[in-house]
Amino acid sequence: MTTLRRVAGQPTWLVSRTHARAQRLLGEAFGAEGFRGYHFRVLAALDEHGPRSQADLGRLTGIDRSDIVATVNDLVARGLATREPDRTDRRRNVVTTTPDGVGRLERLDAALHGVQDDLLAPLTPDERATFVRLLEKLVSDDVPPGEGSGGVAVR
Amino acid sequence: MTTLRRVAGQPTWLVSRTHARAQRLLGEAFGAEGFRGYHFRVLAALDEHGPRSQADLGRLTGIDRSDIVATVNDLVARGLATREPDRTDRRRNVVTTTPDGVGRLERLDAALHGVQDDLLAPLTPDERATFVRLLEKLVSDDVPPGEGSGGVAVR
DNA sequence: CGCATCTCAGCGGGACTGACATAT
DNA sequence: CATATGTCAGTCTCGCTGAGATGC
Repeated sequence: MTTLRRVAGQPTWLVSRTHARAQRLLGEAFGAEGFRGYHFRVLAALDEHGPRSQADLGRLTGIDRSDIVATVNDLVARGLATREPDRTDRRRNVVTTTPDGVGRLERLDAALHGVQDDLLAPLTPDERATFVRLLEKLVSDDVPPGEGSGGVAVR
Repeated sequence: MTTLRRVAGQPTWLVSRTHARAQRLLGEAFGAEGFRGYHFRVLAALDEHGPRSQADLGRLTGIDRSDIVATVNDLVARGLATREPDRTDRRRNVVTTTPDGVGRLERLDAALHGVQDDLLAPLTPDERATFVRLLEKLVSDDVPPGEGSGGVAVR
């Protein structure tokens, strides 16, 4: 689509465009039900790791603490999660999924799989696997802004 | 960094994180001089294709027409480009780079190359080439929202 | 004390929409 | 007439900053 040699071969640009495409597809799949990536990520984290504090959810999902607040607000408002004070550490809120939340996650999960297929449609199965592997290599190296090289390791 | 199996293997998620990382690096490299990706893309398009209408620039860069307006405003305000009415088609503005614009592009280009190296640092040279190839395959399939499957082909 | 957690307000980049005036 | 262009105003997701209140 683009013939900008100065730009076309640049990973930053290509990643941006791919990201935009993924977002468009996700928007179509999730947006219809009024959900965003943040909702999915938090629900997925709760599903995998069980009830967690908001700070933990931030670390697990890569979402900033301040954005977790709004996301959990949404989930609670829709009856997909509950937020309760932690008795053992009164700074914390423990977030838990409701059965509705689990059900919704499964539906979003299915929608997401459709999006993946659309996104990776131009690639062969082998290429898809390679693509994911390379991305994982890039991302695993990613250190969240605040945490220097201390290695907080997400527990 | 993340152990969300439901999320970690998902290309959409991985692309998002990679994009965020690229944006952070780009922000450090460009932001210091007060530039954004849009500025670079438009300057690069002008450098490669010569003076163009704003609509052409939008097609060449993948930037929406309405955002081209603001971007060109910035470039003109900084003396990096000029905007003149097209005599042969009075709907159009012809955007041209100034010598300053060319110089600035070269500096941004150098900064960008540094960013690429940082971004792809975890990959071997072979992997980098593969990564770029796969991304290009994904992106070349990308059809801008408005244009259906008509194949407008950017001329 | 230092540190972690939660919350709120706000910012910025990038992509996009809808509408409008104008010109082809 | 339909279409293309430029412009303006506004929305949305995502990532992030800064500050404050509370609790460890």
